Amino acid sequence: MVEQSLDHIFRALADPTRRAILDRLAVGEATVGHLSEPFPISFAAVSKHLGVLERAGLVTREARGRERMCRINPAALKDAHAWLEIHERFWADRLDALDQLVETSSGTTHR
Amino acid sequence: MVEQSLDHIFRALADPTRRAILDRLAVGEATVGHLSEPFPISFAAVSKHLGVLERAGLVTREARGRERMCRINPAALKDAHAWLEIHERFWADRLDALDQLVETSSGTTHR
DNA sequence: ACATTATCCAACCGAATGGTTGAGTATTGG
DNA sequence: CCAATACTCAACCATTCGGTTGGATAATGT
Repeated sequence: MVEQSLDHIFRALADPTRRAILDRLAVGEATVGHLSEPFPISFAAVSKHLGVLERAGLVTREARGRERMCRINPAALKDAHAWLEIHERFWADRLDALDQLVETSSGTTHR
Repeated sequence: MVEQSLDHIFRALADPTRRAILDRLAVGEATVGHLSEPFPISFAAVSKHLGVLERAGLVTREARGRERMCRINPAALKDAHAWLEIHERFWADRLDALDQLVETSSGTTHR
């Protein structure tokens, strides 16, 4: 159930253009046209990216006249964050153990 | 530079099978064969997934005899976590501000 | 009214994904 | 040595992705 939404969120975050869009939106809301300006790709391509972000729940688009105002939805990001939180915490112990191991055996052979 | 690695990490995390593999590896290291057991897909498919995880730096495979031992590499996860950390924190303020705004203007028009 | 602006939609394209199957390469056990 | 085991690799397939272009569609400005 949350699983599938994680798919969409992580996939959405996997593209540099989309992350850049999020960066830009973090500064403040913007129209699709305004958003697409800095990118060397077509307007439609950016609109598609926004579609992906919207489907992932990371961004909302609200029609305002003939423009669409885009803004970030931090709630969705929390899902991804939560996943990483849990897993990183879980792995952290393992990592600490590993760090200590590496440190301890820094003078010895890796084997 | 880190940008591209984020691509790989997030993309790797975007697949439920791969996340399941990570879950399993979190419990402890395992061979490819052992890892592929619980999945209804072919052995080779799991091997491919491991390739993706390995390329993302999330997993390491070490040849041990005719077996390949897979283990998790929490360091790579930190990159993704760091990105989310920064962005979520950044957005959180905005979200808080938004919440307050919503709360404050709950009686007034949205405009 | 009408041209302009802002955006989406649909069709298309090449490349990458996630999957399969079958052959190929080591390592192991008898 | 030989068969079985543990994988990887290569070829293939359907689907999806990121991109383009060329209209629709709808609100705006004059």
